[in-house]
Amino acid sequence: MQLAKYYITTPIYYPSDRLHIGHAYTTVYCDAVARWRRFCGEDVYFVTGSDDHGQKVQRAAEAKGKTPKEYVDEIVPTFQELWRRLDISYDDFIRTTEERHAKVVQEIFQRLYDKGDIYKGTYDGWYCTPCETFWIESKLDDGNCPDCGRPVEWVQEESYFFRISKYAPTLLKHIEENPDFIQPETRRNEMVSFIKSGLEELSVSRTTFDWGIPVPFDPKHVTYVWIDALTNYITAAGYLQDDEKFNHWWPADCHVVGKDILRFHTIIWPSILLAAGVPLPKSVYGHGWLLTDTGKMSKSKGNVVEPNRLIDHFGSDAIRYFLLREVSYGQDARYNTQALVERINSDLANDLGNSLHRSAAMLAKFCDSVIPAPGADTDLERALRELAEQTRAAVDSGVRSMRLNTALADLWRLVGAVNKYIDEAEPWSLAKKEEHERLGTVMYHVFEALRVVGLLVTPFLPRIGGRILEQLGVDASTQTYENTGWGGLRPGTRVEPREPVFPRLDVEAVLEELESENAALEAEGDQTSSEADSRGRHGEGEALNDDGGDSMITIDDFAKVQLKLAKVVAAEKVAGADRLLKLQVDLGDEKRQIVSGIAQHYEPEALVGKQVVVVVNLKPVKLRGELSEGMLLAAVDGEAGLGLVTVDKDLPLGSSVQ
RNA sequence: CGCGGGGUGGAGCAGUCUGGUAGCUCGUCGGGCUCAUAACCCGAAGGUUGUCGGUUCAAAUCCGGCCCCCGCAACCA
Repeated sequence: MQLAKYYITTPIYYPSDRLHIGHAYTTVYCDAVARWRRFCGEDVYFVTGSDDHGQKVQRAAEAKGKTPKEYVDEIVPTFQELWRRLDISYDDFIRTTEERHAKVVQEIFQRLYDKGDIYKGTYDGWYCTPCETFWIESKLDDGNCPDCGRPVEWVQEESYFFRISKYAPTLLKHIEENPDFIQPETRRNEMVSFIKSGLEELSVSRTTFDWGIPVPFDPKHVTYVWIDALTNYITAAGYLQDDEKFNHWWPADCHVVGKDILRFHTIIWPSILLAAGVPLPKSVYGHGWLLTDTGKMSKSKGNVVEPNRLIDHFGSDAIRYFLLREVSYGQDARYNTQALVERINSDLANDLGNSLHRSAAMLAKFCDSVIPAPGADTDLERALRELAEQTRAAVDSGVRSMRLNTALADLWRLVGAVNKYIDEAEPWSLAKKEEHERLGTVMYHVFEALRVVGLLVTPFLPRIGGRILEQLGVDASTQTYENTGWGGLRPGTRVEPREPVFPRLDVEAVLEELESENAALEAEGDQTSSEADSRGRHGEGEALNDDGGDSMITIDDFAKVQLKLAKVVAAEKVAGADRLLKLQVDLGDEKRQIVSGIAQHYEPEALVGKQVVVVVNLKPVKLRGELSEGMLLAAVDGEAGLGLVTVDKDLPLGSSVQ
């Protein structure tokens, strides 16, 4: 029998920046779809990768005194490490620096040139040299770069252009005839109107940098991102390398992308393929974004959410669940840590984890941990069974229509139904009354429903799902969609009680811990980087810490931090926080409140009267509801503890520290 | 008039295409249960669906005006 094949891709990510929770969302999303399709017995090819070339990478490498190749060879493994931690089951990881890819890029470029679809011209525009960015006129801020405020200059550069406008009519027709080509529908409309407004010919080469794939017939040019990066999708499928492989996988079934790069994937990419005579992908899905409480994540806002820290705290399944559950089809979603913790507490700990935990406890007490044989059904059993059947279909349909959040919502209805069934059937009463047959029926149904839940949840949450199935004795060979039909559980199976599959978290404690960490990271960022605001936050030092070469600051940078001598006049613990102390400090001419994460190192009374060094021009923040207008300096060591910075002589309060 | 998305009980969202007295999750309050991770189950309170007007027997839903928020504008998922 011919298996259905399914080729799904993430974008290839750019190594000049750290990956944030949004990249993690795209990748987790694809992973869940890929795992689900495999679960259904389909032949799946799931590809992600990295976009290694380009000026920003070249520039970043130079700043560190490395070659671009050395630089990307250090960064890309951090991508792979993140995906490993998130249990991303990709089949191939493609890098644009690989030999197999250069061949494809050059072939496509040559072919388009030979057809006359690529021609030499001049590229010009307003350019900000420090930022290395072209800006369109309307975006300029009074003639200056909107990012850095410095003046831009008009530059011209020889460039090859792709006649993209030639393919607009064909592309429009394709979009019209294939309603699923661009999803969701609102995005399709947006793309259609963009095409109709007229496409400018596309610059596809650069001479201002050389970190890229040379244009085959004009080596002073390198190919620019479009042909270089987008073609990864056919390279990974075996184009020009293995015809059999390529014919099997291509066209791709779905390119999953963020809405910001949907245009490149639905207009530029298909046009290149049309010109090259390669079939178009079947669909492109543009998902929404994760926004923080302060809006879109961006380096300049300093609100980038770093996935590694979240995994450290909550584990990969929790992050996967939150991402997949919170983001609606095609819509943006909001990220904040409190919502994350509440969501995983409620759904993973209270509903899912607890249903198994309580059931296993009852089975041990009432049935010696052995699944009994079911007796006669009642309406309760029939309703549970019917819901289970509906749920497997609903989850499948949700995944196939790219609505993973509703798929999970549907699945959790079944989890809720198990808890409700237990309450209504009251196995503890049946045990007390020694109604063994009825008890057997109830316990069987509970565990059969949990088996179905465990199977269905595994593609989304491989770790938790795996532990559930292991506890239920469901071996790997039966972990298929087919086996989610009712009745697969064999009476006689032993199910022992175990640790809950997901612990309930203390919301307050977790948030407090994260806040303290943030404060520490901010302090560290302020001290070690002249551009702390523009840098992504990073969690663990290890491989992610690349603040090597460019971390020297000038005296002017240092002068931005205003330090003054102060005396602690009062100190008390912050209610509900283990680590925070609320201090009143005297700066000579003013008094301030400072909240500091030192409660585990100092008793409040021991601090009163102490002279301390305070950062006075730090932006005030609220920590656990208390305003903090500054920060104390302290020496910190993870093991040895923490010591406040003080002075060895009595000087007037408010003296500048420099 | 650049393009697009959004404004629905305290919070986050669904419902709008195919009009028919508003639904889900969390939170709050009350009750139940005792197998369980202070969990689970039941019930209740709470909304004139941004605003003004129109169509209609009937509008969150269709039409028009206005206000507010957000994103995009050629390499930020």
